[in-house]
Amino acid sequence: MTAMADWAARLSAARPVLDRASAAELVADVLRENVIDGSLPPGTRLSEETIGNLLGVSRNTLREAFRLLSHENLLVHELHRGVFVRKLAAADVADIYAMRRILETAGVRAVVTAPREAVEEVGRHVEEGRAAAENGDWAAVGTANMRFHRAITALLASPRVDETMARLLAELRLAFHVMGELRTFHEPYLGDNARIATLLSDGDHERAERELLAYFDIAEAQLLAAYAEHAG
Amino acid sequence: MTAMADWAARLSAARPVLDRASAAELVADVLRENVIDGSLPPGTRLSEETIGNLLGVSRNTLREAFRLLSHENLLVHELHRGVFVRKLAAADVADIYAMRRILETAGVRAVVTAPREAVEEVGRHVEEGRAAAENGDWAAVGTANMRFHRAITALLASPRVDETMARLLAELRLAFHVMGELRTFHEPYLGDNARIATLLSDGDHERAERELLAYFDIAEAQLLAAYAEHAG
DNA sequence: GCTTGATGAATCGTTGAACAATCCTCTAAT
DNA sequence: ATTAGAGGATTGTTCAACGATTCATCAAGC
Repeated sequence: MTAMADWAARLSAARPVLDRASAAELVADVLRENVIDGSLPPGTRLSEETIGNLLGVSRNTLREAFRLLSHENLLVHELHRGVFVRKLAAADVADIYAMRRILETAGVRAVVTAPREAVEEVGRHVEEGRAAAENGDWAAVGTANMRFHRAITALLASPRVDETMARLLAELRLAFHVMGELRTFHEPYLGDNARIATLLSDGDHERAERELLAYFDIAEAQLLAAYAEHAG
Repeated sequence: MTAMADWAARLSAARPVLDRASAAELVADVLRENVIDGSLPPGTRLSEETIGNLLGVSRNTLREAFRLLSHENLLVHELHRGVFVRKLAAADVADIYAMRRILETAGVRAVVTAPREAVEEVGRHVEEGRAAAENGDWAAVGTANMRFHRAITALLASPRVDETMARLLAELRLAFHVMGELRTFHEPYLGDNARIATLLSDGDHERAERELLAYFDIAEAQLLAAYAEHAG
């Protein structure tokens, strides 16, 4: 019986990979990639005909892909005007950080009930970031940092929180484009993350929360400063 | 200058009303209504042809509406099988309450920084619920209760939290259908809500938080019990 | 010179039809 | 009773078309 439940669970975990076949979702994957890495800068208009021809899909499927990404807040759909790559305002950045404060502090406090592997996962992404930094791959440091913070909210073991967090961070990537030097934005936080991870594995969630909140203040201020400079 | 900014802000706030015209969104509104009020019970399959003919829209626009509602978690889309009204599992109910605990306790704690009107808004929905109860309109008591809890998270003044909360509660309505008597589910909480509102307007967020958490435990247990009975 | 109004091109919104791919049901055979 | 297969129904996707809306251009009027 347990053996059966074993592979049954493994198979059902692999199911999403099989289902993953809709053309619209594949198109959305491609577009998401290009939006996140900056190939399609914020404000770019995505013409249905142009993109459709480029990717070889019909307008209908493309529109479904647009809807997908609109609900991930990566694109905005304006009636009769088309879809555009989302342009994050300073207020959006502040709002994203407000929500991160809520979710991530809740995550930190949940460390007392979280399974050991979940706590270790946090530390793993610290290592990942450090390794990327040694290679000078600052984009990879950025994604490691995202994974680090997602691992923190994963301590809550809530699928809905996980999904919300994933969307928040994907959105936030749109804001990173205003930061010229990725290194100056990501490097300082490597030490912070390591400290937070240590505090978490020690179960000292109070100090971890304080450190985390301090990080939010600094990172948010840094982003908003870049915004003020860039946008005027 | 201030006068200008005044109506400028008011106009830009009215903009979404003008945009609201897409056929797909209108169809989504109709379907959402019917899903939430139980006309389309969980598990119902929504045939593209049937619904399309019924509402007089083409399959393509209908599919766009389906996508919209799928991303609100009200419908589930199974590849090559169609869309169904979401069937909430017990785990979903628990997860929704987990997230509500996080967001609403954060909302309660934000009472110290929230504007006075926002706090008053909470009490207003208590009154709304009490009035509906006197009329014996228990469905209205339910919606007043939802508004009450949305007003609590609105204390955070975060658009993203507001939207997340709205979606969470819409989802939760899917679970209410398993409760036979609406009255036995909604009536006991009228007093709780009134007490919490009073504590909030007094600024006593610590006790308000405790009361709120107690409410969550009871309401969640009540729902899950109904689930265990109903689904077996 | 600036605003107002009209014209036309480009694009989106929506429809309808068509075909392939997939799922479901029903029947038949072992 | 279980399995295998055939047929029908439904979805996935594309294509073409037309009305509706936006945008840019340009002329007219103050």
